[in-house]
Amino acid sequence: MEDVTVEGILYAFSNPVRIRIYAELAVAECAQICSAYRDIAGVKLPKSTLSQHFAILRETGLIRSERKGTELHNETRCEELEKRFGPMIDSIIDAYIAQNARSRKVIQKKKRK
Amino acid sequence: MEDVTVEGILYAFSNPVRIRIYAELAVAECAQICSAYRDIAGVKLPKSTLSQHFAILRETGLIRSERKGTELHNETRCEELEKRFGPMIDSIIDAYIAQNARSRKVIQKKKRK
DNA sequence: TCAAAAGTTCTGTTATTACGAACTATATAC
DNA sequence: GTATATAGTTCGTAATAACAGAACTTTTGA
Repeated sequence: MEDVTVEGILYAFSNPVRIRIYAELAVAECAQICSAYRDIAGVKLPKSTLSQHFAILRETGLIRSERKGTELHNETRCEELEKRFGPMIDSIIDAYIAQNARSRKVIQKKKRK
Repeated sequence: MEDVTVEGILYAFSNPVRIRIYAELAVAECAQICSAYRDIAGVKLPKSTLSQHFAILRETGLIRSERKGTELHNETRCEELEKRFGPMIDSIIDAYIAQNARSRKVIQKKKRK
């Protein structure tokens, strides 16, 4: 938690899949990759891709993962994060949820001009 | 401002140079690229690189740029942004400033094993 | 011990980033 | 007008990182 940085967190959240995963974890408190493909906001993603997204969230310090049998259970580190970064993460997720309430659109890759 | 997204903003801020520029703009309300090289938190950057960072901040919707003679004057779009995203951006910049108050270290490229 | 399910690592391809060089735009001097 | 200087953008390319299929590892349960 010492070398968790603001920039690192923002980078992790800058990916549509990762912020969605975190937002789901923030509500569900537990989720796993499951099976070969999993649906994240209307997009089926291969487990290798999801594995890497979870790894980035983990390395960034946003989530904690624990092995339960063959599965991996994930949860946010929200208490520590709030202690360290104040209301930042909550306000990000709030804005993200509000945004998706306005426009019900599917995750898509970023495209710049 | 319609197609400004949470992910887009977080992506823009995930770069150490860009979040620093925005944080400076949030205080100074005006800054320009200036001369060939400019010092951003202890790193000299070529103007081409800075130009692109400013362009990303602009395209993301975080800043507004106006030509004043040969110079470009930049300022944050904080009022509109706060209306749209609530306390998100302020809490990010607050956390960023607090982080840099704790550890006085120079901007460095992200390295992930 | 074999098979199945859950994840991770490896690998080639594709897309992004960084920065020097070349280019554009504005202002001031001659 | 032409020249020159300053501010900033675009282009080209080499280094970096992301994506996803294939192969591998780990745990469980028959």
